[in-house]
Amino acid sequence: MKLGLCKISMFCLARGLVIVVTISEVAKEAGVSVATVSRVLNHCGKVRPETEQKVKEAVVKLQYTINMPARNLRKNESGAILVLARNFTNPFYAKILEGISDEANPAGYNILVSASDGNPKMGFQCIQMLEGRQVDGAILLNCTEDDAVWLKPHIGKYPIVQCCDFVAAFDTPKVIVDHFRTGYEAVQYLVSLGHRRIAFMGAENKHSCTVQRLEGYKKAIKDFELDEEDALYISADANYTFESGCRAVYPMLTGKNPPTAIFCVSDVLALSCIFEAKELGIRVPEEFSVVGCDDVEYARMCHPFLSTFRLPCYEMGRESARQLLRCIHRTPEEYVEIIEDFSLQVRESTGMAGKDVALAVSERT
Amino acid sequence: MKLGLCKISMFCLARGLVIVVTISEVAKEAGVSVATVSRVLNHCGKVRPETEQKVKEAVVKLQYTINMPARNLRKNESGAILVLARNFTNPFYAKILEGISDEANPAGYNILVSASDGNPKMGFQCIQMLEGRQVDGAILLNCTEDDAVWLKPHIGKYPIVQCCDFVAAFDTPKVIVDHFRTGYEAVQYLVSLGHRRIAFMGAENKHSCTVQRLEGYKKAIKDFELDEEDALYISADANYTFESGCRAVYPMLTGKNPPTAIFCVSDVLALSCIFEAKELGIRVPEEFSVVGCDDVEYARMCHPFLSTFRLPCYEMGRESARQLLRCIHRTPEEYVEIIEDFSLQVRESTGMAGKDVALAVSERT
DNA sequence: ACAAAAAATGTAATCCATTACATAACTTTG
DNA sequence: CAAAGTTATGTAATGGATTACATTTTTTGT
Repeated sequence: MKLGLCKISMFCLARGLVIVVTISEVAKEAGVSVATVSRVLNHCGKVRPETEQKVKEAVVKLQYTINMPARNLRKNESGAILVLARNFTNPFYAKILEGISDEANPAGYNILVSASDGNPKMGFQCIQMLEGRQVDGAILLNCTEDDAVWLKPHIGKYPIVQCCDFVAAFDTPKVIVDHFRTGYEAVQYLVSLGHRRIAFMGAENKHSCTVQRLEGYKKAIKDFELDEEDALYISADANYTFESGCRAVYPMLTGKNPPTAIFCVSDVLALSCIFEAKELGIRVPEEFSVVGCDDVEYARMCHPFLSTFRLPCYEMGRESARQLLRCIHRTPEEYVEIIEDFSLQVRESTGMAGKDVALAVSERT
Repeated sequence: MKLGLCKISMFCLARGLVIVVTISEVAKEAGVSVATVSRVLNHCGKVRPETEQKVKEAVVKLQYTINMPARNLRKNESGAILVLARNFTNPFYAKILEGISDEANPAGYNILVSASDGNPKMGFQCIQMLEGRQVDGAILLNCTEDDAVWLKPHIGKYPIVQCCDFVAAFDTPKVIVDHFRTGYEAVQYLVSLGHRRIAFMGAENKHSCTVQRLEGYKKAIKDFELDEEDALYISADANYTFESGCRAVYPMLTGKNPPTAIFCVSDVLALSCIFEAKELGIRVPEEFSVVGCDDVEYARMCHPFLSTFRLPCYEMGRESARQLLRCIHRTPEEYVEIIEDFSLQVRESTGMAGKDVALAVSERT
C-alpha cells in the first residue's frame, strides 16, 4: 500500500460549522406554527394553498431537511428493512437483493444488508436490529433449522419473510421455489436422455435447497429404479465454492464405475464438475452430463453452455419485499406461501447417455 | 406464480400486543434514576458495581432494548453508512462491500446499500440520506465527473469517501489503484511477449478505471512506438456486460488486420473476447492474447485461465470504511489518498506473438 | 471525628418532528 | 345577521434516550 499526495481534509473545520435548521425555524421564517409546517411536509391535513406556498419557500430558503431519526422516533418506525444472507458475493443473492431494492426503495424504504457468513450470530444481529427499531422488518435468505433458537420466539412479533431457503415450520410468509421438484425433474430429464447412473452434488449446509433437492433426487431414483448408492451423493463446502466442487467430484470421476450424469445444487458447482471432467479427459456432454441450478450469467460464458434450472431470483426478491411491506403495514394476505416457477434451461452440458448418440444430439442443438 | 397452502399470518394480532419497555421503567425496576441506567448501558461514567448489577438484572427481567432512533436523535448520529454503487451483481463490488462490512460492523455501524444503476438520481439519494441524518457518511464506488453537480457543494460538509472509481478533483479521501499504470503495464507486458498490434476494450462510461486505463494504454503505445489506430479502441456498454463485449470485439476480429492481443477493463469483457475468438476459430493464446482486470473467481473456472490484474477489492473496502470512520469521528489523517497495489496474474490467456513460440510457452507454463 | 475531595447518583433540559386537541377564521344557512 | 358548521391554524404533549449540572454519598487525610 502506498500513500499518495498530501491533502489535508478540511473536513474537521467545515463540519463544525454546519448549522442545523429545525422545523421551528422554518415555522418562524414562514410565519406559521410548527404543526402547519409538518402538515405541509407530510402532505396531510388541510393547508391553505398560499400558506403552503409560504412554507415551501421557507424550506427552500433555509435549505431545511427533515431530521429522520426524530421523525422515526415519533412515528415509531425506521423506514429501513434488513436483508440477511450468507454472503452477497454470490450473484444469486445479489440478484435477489436487486429485486428487493426495486420494490422497497420506491415505497420509501432503505435496505440494510448483513452477511451472516453462515454462522449463528445472524439471529442475534437480526433480532437486535428489529428490537432496536433500526429496521422495520427482515428478509432472511438462508433460514435453516439452526435458526429456530432465536427465530421461533419472535415469529409474529416482528415482520419477517423467508425467501429462497426456508424452514417450513416457521410460520412466516415464504417466497420460494419447490426445490424438491427441481431435484426430481433433474433426474427425470436425465433419465429421458438414457442415463441410469446419476450422481448428486450437494453442499455441507442445511439449506432447504440443498436438502430438498436431495430428497427430490432420491425419490426420483426410487421411482425410476435407478442405481442407488451412497457413493453417488457428494458434497461441496457450505459456500458452494468452485474448489470444493472440484475436490468433491474428483474421486467420483476417477473411481471405478463413475456416473454418466450429475445434478449439482449450484451453477458454480456444476462448472467445477465440467472443469474437473475436462481435466481428466472426460468429454462433456458426450461422456458425462452436468445439470446445474441458478442460471448465473457465467453459465453461458464458455462452452459447453451449462444446462441449468433458472430460478426467478429478481422476481423472488420483489415478491419478498412486497410481502414484507404488507406485514409492516399490517395488511398481510391470506396466502403467505408463494411458490415461484422455475424452468430448466437445456443447453450444452447435457446429452444422451452413450457417446455416439450424444454426439449426434449435441450437433443437432 | 403459484400460491401455496393457506396460512393466515397471526402477525396483525401479535404485533399490537408488544409492550414497549423504556429506560425509565428499567430505572424504576432497579430503583435508580434514568441517568444511571443510561450510564450502565453506555459503559460510561462511574457506577458502583452493585448498582450496575441491579440495573443489568432489571434489563434482563424486563427484556429491555435500547430504542435506537431515540438514541440517534439525541446523539445526532445514525450508526449507519451508505454504500453507493452502480450495482452489486458485479462480484467486484460485492467483494468491496464485504470489506466495508468487515470493518464497519465491528465498529458498530450498519451498512445501507443503494444501487444507482449509473443514473444521476444517485446524487440526490446520497445527499438526501446524509442530510436526513439517516447515515453518518457515504462510500462512493462509481464517482464520475457527472457527479460534480451534487457532490462539489457538499464536500467537506459530510463524510464521503471515494473508492475504486474516483474523480481526482473532488477533495475527499480516496482509496484507489493507479489505473493508468494498469493500462501501461498491460501493454508493456504484451510487448514483452512480442505483440505490436494491441487493442483496448473500454466501456461506455466515464469511470476513472476505464478512462485512465485508456490513457495508460495510449501512453504505452506511444512509448513503445506500436501501431496506433482508432480502430484498436473499442467499447462495451456501461455495465461491462458479456454480450456487449462479444458484440464489440466481433468486427475487430473479423476485420482485416486484426490485433494479436487485447487488454480489457474488466474480466467479464476479457472472457467475452476469449469466447468470441474461440467461436471464430481463433486460438487463445496462440493467435490472440487477452488480458483482463479484476481477477474475479470465474477467471479460473475454464481454460484458458485468464491473465488478469488482481485488485485488492476486499482490502480497498476495508480501507475505505476505515477512512470514512476517521472522517465521521473527526480524526482524518493527513494523507487521504491511499493507493493500493495491484498485481498481474499471468495465466493462460496470454502468450508470445507468433504461433509456434506461443505454443512452446503455453506448454512450459 | 471532621473537613475536604472524590465518587456516585439524581434532576431536568435537550434532541426534533408529529399529532391530539383547542382555538380561530371563515362559510353557509335560515 | 346570528347560529351552526367547516376549514385552517396553533398549542402543547409526546416519543425515548443522553447528559450538563446539581446534589448526595463515600472516601481520604489529618
